[in-house]
Parts: sequence; C-alpha cells; structure tokens
Amino acid sequence: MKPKIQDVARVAGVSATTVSRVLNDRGYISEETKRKVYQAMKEINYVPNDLARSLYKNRTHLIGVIVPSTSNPFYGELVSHIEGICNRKGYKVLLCNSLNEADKEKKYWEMLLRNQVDGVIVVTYNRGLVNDNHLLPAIAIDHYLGKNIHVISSNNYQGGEIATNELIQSGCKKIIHINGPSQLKTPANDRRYAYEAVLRERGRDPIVYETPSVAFLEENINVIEQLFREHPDVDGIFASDDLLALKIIQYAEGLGYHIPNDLKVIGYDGTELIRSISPQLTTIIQPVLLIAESAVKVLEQQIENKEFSISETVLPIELWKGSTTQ
Amino acid sequence: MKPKIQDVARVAGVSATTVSRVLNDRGYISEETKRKVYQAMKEINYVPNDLARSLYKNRTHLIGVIVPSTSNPFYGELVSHIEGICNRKGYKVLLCNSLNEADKEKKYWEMLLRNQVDGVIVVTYNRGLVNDNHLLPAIAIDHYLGKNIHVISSNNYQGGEIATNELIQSGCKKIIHINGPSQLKTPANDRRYAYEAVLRERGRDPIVYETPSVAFLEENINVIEQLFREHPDVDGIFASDDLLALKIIQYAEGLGYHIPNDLKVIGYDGTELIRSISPQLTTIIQPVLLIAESAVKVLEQQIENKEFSISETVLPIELWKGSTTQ
DNA sequence: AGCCATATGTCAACCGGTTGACATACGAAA
DNA sequence: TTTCGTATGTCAACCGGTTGACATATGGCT
Repeated sequence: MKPKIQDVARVAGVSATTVSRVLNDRGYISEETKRKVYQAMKEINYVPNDLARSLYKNRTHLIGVIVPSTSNPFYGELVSHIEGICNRKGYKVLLCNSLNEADKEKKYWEMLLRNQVDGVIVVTYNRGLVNDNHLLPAIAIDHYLGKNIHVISSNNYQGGEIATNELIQSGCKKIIHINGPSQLKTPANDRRYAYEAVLRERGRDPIVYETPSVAFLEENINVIEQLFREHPDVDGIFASDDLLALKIIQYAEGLGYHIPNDLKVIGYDGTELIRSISPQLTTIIQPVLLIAESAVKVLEQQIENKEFSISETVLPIELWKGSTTQ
Repeated sequence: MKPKIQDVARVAGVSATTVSRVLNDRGYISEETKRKVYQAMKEINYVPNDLARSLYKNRTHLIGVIVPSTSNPFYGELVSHIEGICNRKGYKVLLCNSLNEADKEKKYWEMLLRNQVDGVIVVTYNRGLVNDNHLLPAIAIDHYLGKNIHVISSNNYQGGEIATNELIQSGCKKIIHINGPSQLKTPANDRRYAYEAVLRERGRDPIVYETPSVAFLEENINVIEQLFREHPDVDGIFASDDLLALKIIQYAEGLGYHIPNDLKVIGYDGTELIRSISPQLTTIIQPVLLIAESAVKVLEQQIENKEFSISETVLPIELWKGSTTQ
C-alpha cells in the first residue's frame, strides 16, 4: 500500500497534524521536527496525494489546453511553450487534441470540468462550446469563443497588410490569397480582410481560395490544383500558413514555375521549425512564445482574482524575409 | 457553488445513493428514475467531480507523458497520437516537456506520482529516474529507463542498415554518420552500430560525428561546419534525424555542393510533416502511430492486470526514397 | 401465503489530506 | 508569579462521490 500521511507521522514519531503542518508550512514547527518529518518521508518513500489535497482545497493547479493537434508545428511549439510556462508557475497541463471537431471539443471541455481544472486555454473554435455564463477561467487564442472570453492573438490585420505589401513591392501583378474556412470566427480572418483592403486600395481585385480544413491535410492539394488551373498567370500567393505555402511552392515547381522569378510566395506563422528548415520561405512570424506567455498570465490572473477582464490582447508580428519573395 | 450529487438528488426527488447508482449503473434502477436524474443533472448543470471519484476508486485514468519537447515534430506527432489513443480509451494525458534535462524529468516524475497517474509513457532518458522497484506502470519509448521497464522502439538497427546501404547503393564512397550524444542509453544507438557494421563489412572506416544536444538547437550547426571542414570530400551523410539532415543539406548547398550529385543525404524519422513539406528528403520512416498504439496498449495491460511484462517491442521501419539519394 | 426480482431509501464508512478549535507543556520575559 | 510565544497533540468536520449493509415496498409467480 502507498504510504499516507499517517505512516509518515508514525515513522517520524509525531502526529498527522504535525506532518501536515510541516508540508503546508503552517503554525509553529521546530527545525528538529521538520527534519524528522522529511527524513521519515524519504525513508518510506512518501508522496503526498494531490487528489485529496485538491479535493479539499478546491484547487487543482491543472490547466486544460485544447489545440487542434500537436502534429502541427505551430501548435506543437505553442503547447510546448504553454506547458513550460505553466510548469514554472506550478501548473500542470492536461492536453487535448480536438482535431477541430466540434463534438470532440465539447467532450474535452466537459472532461476538463470533471477534472476540476483551474482554467482552460483553447486554441480551437467551437460555436456554443461555452455558455456565456460559464464559471471557468478561460482564454482563447486566435479564436472568438464567447463574448465573455479574453482573446489573445497576434496582429493578424497588420500581418495581412505586411504580407500583401511584401508581394506588391516584389512586383507581383496578380496576387492570390489562400486561407482556411471562412466560417470559423477567428481573428485570422483579419489577414484576409487586410489582403482584400490592400488590394482594393490599389484598385485590384482580390482573389481568395479557401482550403476545406484547418487541420494539416492532403485535401488541401485539390484547392492548390484548382488555383493554378484557374489562374495560371498568378505571380504572387499569400498563404495563410507556412505548410500550405511550402506545399504551394512544391506544386508550382512541379508545374515548371520558378520561384521567385515566375511566382512569389509568402507564408504565415514563421515557427522556429520552419525558419530553421525552410529559411528561404518569406513569412510572417507570429510571436508564439509571447502568445503563450500572455495566455498563461491572463489566465492566471483570472484564476487568482476571479476577475474576468474581458478584452483582447493583440501582439506584434514580424516579417521574415526569405528568398521566395524578392 | 458548484452543484454536487446531493443537489441533483434533491432536484430529481431521489436520494444521493440513487443518483450515484444511476451514474455508475449499479444495482436496480428504473428507466423513469434514470430519466429524472439525467434531467435534473442537465437542469442544474451538474458535472461529477472526478477528483472525489478518483480518490475513492484509487484510479485516476490519468497518463503522464514525458517527452523532450512537442516543438520537435517527431514528438509533436507522437504526443498527438498518444493523446488521441488515450482519449478513445478513456485516459487523459498530463503533458511534460522535459527538454532532456535530468532534474526536470525527476521533478515531472514526482509531480505525476503526486497526481496519482495510472501510468507513464516516457520518451526521454534519465539514468536513475526510477528505482528498479518502482510501483508505477511505465513504458519507455526508444530509451532504456530501467531494467523493469518495457521498451517500445522501432527497428533502429535495421533502419541504420537500410540507410547506410541506400547511400552505398547510390554510389557513395565516403559516408559519414552524424548522431546525437552517444552516452544516452537509447536503442537509437543501434543506428550507429548498424552503420559501423555495414561499413566495416565492406572494409571501410566509419566516421561518426556527435551533436551536442538531442534537442532541436542551432548549436548543431557547429558540428556540421566541423564535418565539412574536416571532410570536404564527403559524398554521403546519414543523419540521425530529418531536421539535422535538412540543416546539412542547407549548409552543404551554401558551400556549393550539389545534392544529390556531389553529396547524398539520408535522414531519419520520416514524420508526416517532413514527408509532406520536404518529400525530396530520403529518410527512414519510424512508425509513429504504431509506436504510440503499442505504448498505450502495453501500458494499459500493465495498469489493468498489474502484470509487468518486462520486455521489448520492436516495430518495423520503412525507407522513404526521395531525391537526396539517387 | 410465501417467495423473489425489482426499485429505492437510510446510514455510515471510506478515499487521503486539511484545517480550525482546543488542550497542553515548556521556557523566557515581564 | 504570571504571561506569552513556541511547539505539538487530539479530535472532528470537511472536500464530493462511492459502496456495502440493511430496511422497506410493490407486483408477479408458484
């Protein structure tokens, strides 16, 4: 049987209350007693049961994190940062890969509730996932989850502007934007709006293609195919993420396009991974670490103060100039 | 205040015991009562408290997963699969990014114990992380954690053989292997042994370079630099992972090497991501999904039966023929 | 009438740690 | 000598759900 606090007490020759006092640094305890208790804990390999503690304290120090999938390097990096920061602050992360499926998100949300998490960080959108009068501290990253939920995102509008302008300045005449499903209510739509606005400002007609799925899927290849079939004279593409951008480059090169001479491409996200293995790809860098830090910080405030500062945090983006635009 | 089982009982007009019976499908309950109870639960937004349940049942359905970092796409994919499979089986995943730091791993392990996880899947090595008489079901992936711990890995030796032979068959005269720190006791060392054996069989001298860190770091660039400085006539490189392989290609191309004419490169891991964005890279595919499935399956057996089948599971690898060898 | 399966209630112990109330005891300071 | 700060013990309630023991009641079947 696992040793419990009573066993420690017996071995240390003190009462269970005293052991608890030592563990929680409460009341008066002599150094000598502390020593004896720690010694006893080590001797019998005692590990406190956080379930019991959490049950009584009504505080688990658990954070639920819902992302589409850690397979995608953007979410992989984001989760890795979130977890790292949580760990430093004494929080533990319950990971959920929703695959962007609404019913999964709902089930995960309920699971997190059952597990009494202190808060949730959600990076996928599910209309009606939370009632507006929910009680759980929650932060949404790059998605509007509900009107009572603080959103953290990078400056998507500016990112869209910079990306589009980069293509224009590189001399592109026909610039196409390819993006995820537009019905998702996410700040990422701002990239599209910015693209459209910038083009219209110059009297050009925006052309937008939509990929069927946000998840990292080969299905998207069909849209790429369609794009090149319908617009073989395209000379600039602004892709909504780097993986898509790289796929486009691959496909275009297969068709005989020369990058960046015939076609310039800019991506989005600029994860460390992509910047490392495909530094040639021009892209907009999202401040992944900063996003993670802000998310955890704001969430922690909500947890501590029970004060839900409903607002939006917008973080700066950055242009990574590679050779796919020039 | 959060509704508890008593509140449900009151609203449904039954006793708390009856509600518990409904929730756990125990004893005799009429359909009518079930209906009333579920109705009441919905009405007051009742969510069972899994802490209390777990505390009593001595079973949390929590699985701890320790990886170096989900930033690395290999671990990102692995974790995503593990989590998905766990979810289907009713387990929840507590994520830990150890960054390959021994003390972090130790702290994470203790944290998992405190949280009463049912089992652990570890993908990083820490000598002495677990005593040989540990009580917790645990599975190690690609690392020898202790003599009582079941190891899941892919066939690293065969992978090393195939990779080396691929370079030989492509006509390479001087093949160099670049790998992680050799002092880590991992089955991945088999790749190196295979490389050395294959070369020696043909009367050639193996040359091995070691990267300082397993983590995904720019430090490795120094080793690459050193390799090309000391062996400018290298015409075949077998890298221990794809990211490293891609970095090498980048660096070599910077030096003026033409791939695959002057230099052929083969990587290792073959994640979906890399195969998608860099399909030209020849690599050895590790069966990530299969590894995840096996790990969870064996772990579950240990949890259910409390029978620790100490052995090793070796899974098949596969060659991905790209254009970086030819 | 007796028996049994079904259906539900009451009650208390239990999981393991936390906490407040209260008692006790010692040594030092007032 | 009294008082107070320090140190520790005893005890019981509590967190929220689970479970076994036992009582009770109804309706159908022999």
